[in-house]
Amino acid sequence: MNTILKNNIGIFENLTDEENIKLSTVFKHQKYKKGDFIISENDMVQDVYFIHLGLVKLSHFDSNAKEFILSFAFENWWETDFSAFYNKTKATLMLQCLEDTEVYSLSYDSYLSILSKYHLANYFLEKSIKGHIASQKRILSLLKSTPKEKYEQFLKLYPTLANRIPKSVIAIYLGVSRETLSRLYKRKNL
Amino acid sequence: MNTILKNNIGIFENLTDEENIKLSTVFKHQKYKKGDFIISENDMVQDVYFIHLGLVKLSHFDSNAKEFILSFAFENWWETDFSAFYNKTKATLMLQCLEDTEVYSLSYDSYLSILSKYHLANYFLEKSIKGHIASQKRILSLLKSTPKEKYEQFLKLYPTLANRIPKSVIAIYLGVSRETLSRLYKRKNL
DNA sequence: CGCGCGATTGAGTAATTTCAAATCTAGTGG
DNA sequence: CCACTAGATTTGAAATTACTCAATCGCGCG
Repeated sequence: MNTILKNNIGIFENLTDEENIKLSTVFKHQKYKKGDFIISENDMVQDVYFIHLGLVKLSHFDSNAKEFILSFAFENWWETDFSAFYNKTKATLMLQCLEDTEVYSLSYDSYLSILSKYHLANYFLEKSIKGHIASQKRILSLLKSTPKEKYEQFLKLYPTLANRIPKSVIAIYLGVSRETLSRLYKRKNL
Repeated sequence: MNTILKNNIGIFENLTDEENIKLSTVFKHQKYKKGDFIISENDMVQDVYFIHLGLVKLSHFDSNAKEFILSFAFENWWETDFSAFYNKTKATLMLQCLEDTEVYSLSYDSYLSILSKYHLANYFLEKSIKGHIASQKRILSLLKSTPKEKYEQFLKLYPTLANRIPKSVIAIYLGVSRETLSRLYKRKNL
């Protein structure tokens, strides 16, 4: 596990053995099957998840059980219902596995504690800013682009995901009906 | 100026006089008139801006000069074209004043330097996470809501902005034509 | 009073959605 | 190896919704 952290979180590179042991007790390794929910609606969200292996979607369901996907997260991403996690409120988002998935989870208190102990604020700040920039790109795409353009931008941004995610699920992410997405293939060559 | 920083950035509370003086030289106070561009397209974005007074919009223009608004920023917000700022690329977003506006600007190097010297990573991390959560809410709103709901959510989120921003500009932010926004009033009572 | 900007209204159009049904595909068991 | 099934994708047709374009209205300000 520490290898993983060292590889992905540079700041963990130079740790004493003792520190290493402490860290391993803080991260909880968990395995989920395809389809499993890591976070369900109305859960108390205790943890933030580092996706080690697999693929998950973060989505919201409206009162008619219609789904909206906020993001996909896969290897080496951090994901959770951040609003619920930080504000200690009930989850309004669900985190569900699109593939068998392994995560390292970190409780809120542990997050705060390693944040200060290992000076990770800069690491998380960088992640957060990149996330912010990505969110802005997505907002712009939602505002600006036609369904066809949205799909092309998705392929460009996540070339490896196209094969791992059913088209109907991609359609939900794009905010387009699966029929419309399907018809794009015919009209022009995608 | 330091009063402003102390009030808005808690971490600046206990500074020596010497530190205070250093800080004042780092922040550059600038005034803009309504309509002025703080950032224009293709600018090199050297600075991040702390909005002290006023109101700005961050927007993108497509090849047909059609505008899309990513966010509004007003008192006590930090704003810039973050992608251009961090990656040292040319601006694809424009930052324009909707009112006479006063800002304190901070260069990239100064940002890095005060970040480490005053341990502001936690401060900016918190800001960034809040921004991330806000972006997710906006994405969900764009995906999920009808124009009417989008407008209602906007009013709820920014009750004070409704009077400060022309409806046609709000319409752009919502991703709806101004005619559609206008027709909402007739149909049902808002 | 008249100018100019923002807001509204109307009519026609374009695009996507919805609903229903047909087709395709991968995996399973006989 | 084939038939079957469940899930995913595609197709068609009708309905909805917001858009565009054009014209009008309303109001504050010089």
